[in-house]
Amino acid sequence: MNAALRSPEPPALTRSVEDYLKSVFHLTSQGGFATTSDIAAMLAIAPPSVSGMMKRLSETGLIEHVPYRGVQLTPQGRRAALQMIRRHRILESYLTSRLGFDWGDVHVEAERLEHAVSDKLIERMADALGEPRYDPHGAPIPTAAGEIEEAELVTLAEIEVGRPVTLQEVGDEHPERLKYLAEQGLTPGVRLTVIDRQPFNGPTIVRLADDTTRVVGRELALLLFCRPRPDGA
Amino acid sequence: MNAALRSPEPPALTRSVEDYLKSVFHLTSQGGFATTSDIAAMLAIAPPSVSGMMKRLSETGLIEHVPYRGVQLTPQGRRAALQMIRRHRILESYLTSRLGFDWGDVHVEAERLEHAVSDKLIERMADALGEPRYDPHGAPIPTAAGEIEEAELVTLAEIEVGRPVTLQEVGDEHPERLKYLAEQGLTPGVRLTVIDRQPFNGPTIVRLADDTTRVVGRELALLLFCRPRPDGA
DNA sequence: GTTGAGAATTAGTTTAGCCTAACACCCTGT
DNA sequence: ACAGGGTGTTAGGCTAAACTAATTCTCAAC
Repeated sequence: MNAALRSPEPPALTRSVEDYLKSVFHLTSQGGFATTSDIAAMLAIAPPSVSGMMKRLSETGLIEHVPYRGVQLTPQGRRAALQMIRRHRILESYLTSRLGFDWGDVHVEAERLEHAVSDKLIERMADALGEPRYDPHGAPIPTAAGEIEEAELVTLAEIEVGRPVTLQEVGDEHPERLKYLAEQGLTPGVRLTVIDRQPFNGPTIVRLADDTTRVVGRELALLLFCRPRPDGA
Repeated sequence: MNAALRSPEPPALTRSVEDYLKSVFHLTSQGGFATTSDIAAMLAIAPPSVSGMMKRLSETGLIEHVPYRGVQLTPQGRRAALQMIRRHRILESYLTSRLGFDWGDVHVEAERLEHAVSDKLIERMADALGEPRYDPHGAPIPTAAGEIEEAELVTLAEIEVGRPVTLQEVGDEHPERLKYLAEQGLTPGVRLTVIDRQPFNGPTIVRLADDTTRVVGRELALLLFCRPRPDGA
């Protein structure tokens, strides 16, 4: 592996740099800047540590840092972040479908493995799974070339009453909450119809395909990303 | 709270501690002490770094350090080392048989993954493979309980003169050394015979199947893990 | 019984990545 | 237009794990 001199080989990012880049990616997915304190909260470290790292990363060209404003990924940083996200989501898919892991537990395992696997291993796993496009939580998997589908999803909390939707993605990584949602039958791919919502940020009531109903509190409803379906479906 | 005070929880070994323990295990598999400079050579670090780590590890009870003599694993250290070796060999087996990895290069991949996988994942893999007892190189896999069959691989530096062996594993991931060894024809699977060894930690001289010879310095010989073959082979 | 080569250790430095405490900046409310 | 609160950054310190240079130990040869 030492043709490193001709092709500008990525100088092997450290584990924590990889984590910072992933955080910035997630925090800027809606556009705008990622703030120091949001990154700190997401990584569970102190804000000054983030400031220091931001300085280093902007010197190495992975992020653009506007002091007192926040940061964004450069194209190079975005490429690295997407690679980590591909690794993470392929790992989650593989662990779930080939090694019987529960969808609530895979996140933690993938979080450690994503820093240790080679690209070769990830591609072998992706191949064994038939190049999956979505992970077990319904999140899109970036391609090896670094392209990711732009989801236009709406949280269940925002769907109008009466609208049929497909639950596309569950935006959470806490095992307990995921376990609960799975018990309720609220997993990616499920079709449901919003039949009521109570006022003052109250729960949303949905009907599943089997005509049973579920009451979903706002906190959870905000994590259920849906694609609306035409009425007649 | 603070049940941690009564039951001495394994305080999560660092990656490099895990590597040190593995080295000591391999270097003492024939009995006796592992020396500072052999550990340093095997891990490709400077001897003073080893001295420092030996001090720390003996304070935490993982090794027994006799200054100026060498080190041995305590029962606790041996347990940790065997756990790493189980991880390593299960990973090698799984990558080879389930993901089409080549016999010769699973080692490098496993070397990184062994520090990141959970016990749960290893047991799932072992289960999927039907609890294998030997890895793809023929080395015995310790049980989850930490028992290992006494038929360990031996480094080329320890093989007696005259003994024919099969080179099973190259215990290194430094590209320069691997490249050199490959140029010399010293890759996993090769059969060779030890025809001489020079004194004072001098080089080992081996004959290959094509009757050419190679002179292997001690530093490299410590990385070449061999299985002895009966004389008549 | 001394001595010197080679191995091991101590001493001091470096880098990455985190921390807390103190200070600087920005912006909104009055 | 400026005062304060909250967010961001700077300053300084700590630990793990590596390094080099200097020192100490061991043991075998004379």
